[in-house]
Amino acid sequence: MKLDGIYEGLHDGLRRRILCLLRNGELCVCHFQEILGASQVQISKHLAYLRARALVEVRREANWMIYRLPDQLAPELAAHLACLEECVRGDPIFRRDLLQGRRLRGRKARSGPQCCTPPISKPASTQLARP
Amino acid sequence: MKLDGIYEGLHDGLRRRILCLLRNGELCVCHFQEILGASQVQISKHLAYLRARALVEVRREANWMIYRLPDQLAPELAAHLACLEECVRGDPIFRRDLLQGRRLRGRKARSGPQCCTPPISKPASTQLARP
DNA sequence: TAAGAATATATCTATATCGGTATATACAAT
DNA sequence: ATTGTATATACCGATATAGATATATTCTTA
Repeated sequence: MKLDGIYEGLHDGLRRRILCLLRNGELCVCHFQEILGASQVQISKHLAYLRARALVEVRREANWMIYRLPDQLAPELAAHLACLEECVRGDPIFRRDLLQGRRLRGRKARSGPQCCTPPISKPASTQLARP
Repeated sequence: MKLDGIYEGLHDGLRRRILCLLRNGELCVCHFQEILGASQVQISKHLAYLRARALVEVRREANWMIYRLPDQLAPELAAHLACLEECVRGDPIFRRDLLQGRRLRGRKARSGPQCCTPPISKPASTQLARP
């Protein structure tokens, strides 16, 4: 594995949070949106960036794209992810990310094939009626 | 210490070679030029980049600027440098760098206050006489 | 087949980075 | 004071990156 790709991947804070989250298990794009509070495009592009460097892998599950760390985790990548996690262990942001990740994974496991809960953005009440 | 700065520093191959070299002891700019085979400006700018992020420190010795890792090495930086070295242990480029670094440090120790040997670029023979 | 949901990509803009050339700075030696 | 040596900085152009908006793709469901 190329070191360049690893450091390029780790060069951005959002991507570091994504990779740390993935260390605890796979997640889909909407999960990342919810946990990281970032836009769909932003998440999708960072994931594409990581994919292009073989730092993550994907599979499709119905409408959802489920991301995970590579099945054959290169030792260099494993080492750097471990190092990163070691360094952010005390960081409240990363701690919160992990908690939320655990929560969402649990929720998905319970709700069956449904991946994401009804969109958090909308109040789930009414369509906004416009003249 | 900011993780951003660390990953910015490690984002470039030359800078990685510089940092690995410094793990074995201090070096001056001309040494880096000789070992890495890069231009003065290139080296100087990469070192400025590392300095701006507190990844290296400098002291002046006559005409020479001697670079070293920070006296108080932040644990995050130490961890990442160890991780990097672990990953490049087998890389012939890095191996050669370390050997050359050791050689140049020895040469300096022997030659006293003189830092660098007479410029390798010039044949040390004649000035080129031009009409 | 049409509509909707989840995700990806295209395009644009602003900014950072990298390397090069030219020039400035700081010190040493004469 | 002048010259030389080692290093740093200014400026320029090419390329990469990050975010935003708009649009395309892919699958599901009615």
